[in-house]
Amino acid sequence: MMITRFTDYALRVMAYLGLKDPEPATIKEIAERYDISKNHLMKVVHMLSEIGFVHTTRGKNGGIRLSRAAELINIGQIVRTLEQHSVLVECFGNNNQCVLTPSCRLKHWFAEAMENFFLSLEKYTLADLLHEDQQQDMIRLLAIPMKSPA
Amino acid sequence: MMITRFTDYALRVMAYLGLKDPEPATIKEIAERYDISKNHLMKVVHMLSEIGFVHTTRGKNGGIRLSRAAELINIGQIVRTLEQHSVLVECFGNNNQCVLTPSCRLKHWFAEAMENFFLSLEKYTLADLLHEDQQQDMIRLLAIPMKSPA
DNA sequence: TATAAAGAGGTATTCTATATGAATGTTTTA
DNA sequence: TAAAACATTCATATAGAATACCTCTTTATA
Repeated sequence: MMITRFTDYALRVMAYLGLKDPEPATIKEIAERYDISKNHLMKVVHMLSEIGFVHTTRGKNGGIRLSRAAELINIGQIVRTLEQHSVLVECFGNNNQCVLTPSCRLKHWFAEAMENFFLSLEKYTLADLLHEDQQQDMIRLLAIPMKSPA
Repeated sequence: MMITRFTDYALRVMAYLGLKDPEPATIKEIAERYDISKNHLMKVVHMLSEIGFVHTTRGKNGGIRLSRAAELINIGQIVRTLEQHSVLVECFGNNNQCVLTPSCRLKHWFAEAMENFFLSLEKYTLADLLHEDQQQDMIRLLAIPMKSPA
C-alpha cells in the first residue's frame, strides 16, 4: 500500500507555498530546497494548477502561489484528487481477470476503506500543517528566502 | 494508492479455501482456477501459513485448509498483516530524504488514515464474504470440485 | 523589441518494486 | 520407492513511476 511520489511532492509544494505565502516561489527553487527532480516537479505543479490548488504565472518574475488561503485548502482533498483514479486492487481496473468479480463483495469493502482513508485526511487543512508550533521550524528546515519576515 | 497482488492473491486463496471448507485444496488447483502464477501463489500460501491463517500439509494427499472457522477470520486483519510494513509515503521508509520530516505532521495523519483503512476492512469476516447470497455463485464461477455437496 | 526568466508539454530513458519463472529440496503416504 | 505436494532459493521479466532532455510558449523588463 503506497501513494505515489507525485502526490507526495504535491503536498510538499503546497507546504512550501503556504510557508512562503503570499510570496510566490519557482519550481527551480522548490526542487532545490527539497533536493528532488525539477522535471517531475513541473508536472506536479502543472497538475496542481489544473485542479485549481495553485496559480502559476509564466515569464520573468513568474512563479507559483496558493490559489486561496491555507485554511481553505484541504489536505485530504489534494490526496483524493491525485489518487482517486489509482487501481487499489485488480478488480478496480480495466484489465481485471479475476473470475470472482461478479459475486465478490471485496471490491465494495475496499472502496469503502479507501473512502475512509480520504475522509480521515480530510480532517486537516494546509493551515493545520503549517500550525504555529511547526511553522518556524519548517521555514528553517527549508531555508526559505523571505522578503518580508513572517 | 494500491495494494500488492500478493495481498490480493492471499484474499483469493482464503475465499477459495472457505468455499471448499473443510475439503483441502492444492496450490496447483487454486492457481489454475484463478489462472494466476503458481510460483507466486506458493509464496503467498507459505506466508498465510506462517501467520497462521491456513494449515498446510505436505506430501501426497496434502494441501491447504483454513486454520479456523470462516467466522473467525477477519478480512481486515489479513490485509493489515500483509500490508503493514509497506512504505505509504517516503517518510515511512528507511531512506527518507525529506528535510521537512522532523516538523511535519503529515506522517501522523497518513498513519492515522492507514489505520482507518484497516479498521474499515476489519468490519468484515471471511464468512461475510462467503455469505449465502454469493456462495453458490462463487462456487460456480470457480468451478470448485466438491466431494460432498455444500 | 530583444532578451531572459519561467512555465508547458512531449518523448525517451532509467529505476525499482513487484511479479513471475525455474530449479531443487523436503516431507509424506500409498 | 515413487509420486504428490509444499518449501526455498535464485534468476529474470515487467509495469509503473520517476527522471532527464529537449523544444515551445508566455511575459516582464531593460
